[in-house]
Amino acid sequence: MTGIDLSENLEDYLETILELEKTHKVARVKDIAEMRGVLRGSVTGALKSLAGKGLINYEPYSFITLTKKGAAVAGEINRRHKVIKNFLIHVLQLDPDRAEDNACRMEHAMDRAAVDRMVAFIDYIEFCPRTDTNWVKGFASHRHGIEKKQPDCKGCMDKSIENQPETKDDALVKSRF
Amino acid sequence: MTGIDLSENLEDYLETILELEKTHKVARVKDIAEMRGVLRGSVTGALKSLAGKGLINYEPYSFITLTKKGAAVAGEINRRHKVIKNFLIHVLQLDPDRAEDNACRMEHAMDRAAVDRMVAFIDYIEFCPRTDTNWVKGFASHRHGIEKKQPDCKGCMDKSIENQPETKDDALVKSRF
DNA sequence: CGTATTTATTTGGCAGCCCAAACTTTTTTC
DNA sequence: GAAAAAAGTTTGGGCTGCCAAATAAATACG
Repeated sequence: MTGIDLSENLEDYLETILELEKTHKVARVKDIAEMRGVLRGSVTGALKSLAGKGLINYEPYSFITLTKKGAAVAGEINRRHKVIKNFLIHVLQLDPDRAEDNACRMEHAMDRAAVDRMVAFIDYIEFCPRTDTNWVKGFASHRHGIEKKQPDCKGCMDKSIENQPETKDDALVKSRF
Repeated sequence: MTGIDLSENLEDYLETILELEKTHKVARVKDIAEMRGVLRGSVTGALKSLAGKGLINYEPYSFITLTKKGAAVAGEINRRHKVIKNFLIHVLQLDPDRAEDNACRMEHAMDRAAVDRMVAFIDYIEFCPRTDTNWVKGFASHRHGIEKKQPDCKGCMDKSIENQPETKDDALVKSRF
């Protein structure tokens, strides 16, 4: 991804450290262990490995922080996570908890090109007047088996065309998601 | 997934065996090893594990086939794979090779609900007249940075409405993807 | 300050998966 | 049908990642 190849595990550790840095300035073994659901002893090994790769600043018994390199990698992983979760929630309309679960695993499986396509796809949905709020709501209805046969597609589209703003401004776009 | 919890690895072995069964009636250690890019010795261990879980028929030096249970599990995994790949190719418009790569990894990361949503989403795109071929092509253009500002959205949509068939028949739907 | 508590590390053991190489069984081929 | 080739298995070793328990360091507090 960023020239460094990390196991899923180490990617998760790095992401956890990033989160802890955000909320606590610094990461501690105890907190990492709790967040990852492992014992402290398991964390120490992972830290040594990450330190060996130059991704974290770590000395025994010290606080843990990301190196510049580590922050770059963690940021990339975190970006994937956020994009995927956003996609699952707003495009596939999964509930947030399930989206989070899936994103946690998918972030290790998808490469940059695939994640970038998710970004582009969301961007296109926001950009194209065809895929406006009516359409988004339509997916929810469709999923629920409502209106198996769309009674008035033309009317639905006509209405969207009428209401179509000259240019979609950001506020509108944001309100859709 | 199907009550059995398999490592990603064993899922992959099972999927490989399913493929070999399709093309060769039967799976052999050598072919499994080649397809998975491992040595033959590594395959034997995996086979013992799968046999222990009742997923394959296996005796030392014998041909390998899926049990009924194994076929069910492999089929489920394979379904995930196909759905995801299809989604990546037709919705996100990734090139087939990259789609295959990503699907191979994503199939272990996504749960049934998420995969089902991909199916529903494709179904909705096929169902809703807004998201017709013009729209699909529009994503390609949008990605390529062409028409950063859509010159005539209304005209584009109007044309789609005019050409909208009374009911999309299956042939039409299939031709879109 | 010094002990008690918390936090972190080390050690040994286990499981999953891999390879390399030796060995065994099966299949070919002459 | 026996020797050669191919296919499959076994053994030993390595790596990652986990736990449990023992140990060490750091922090808190009376």
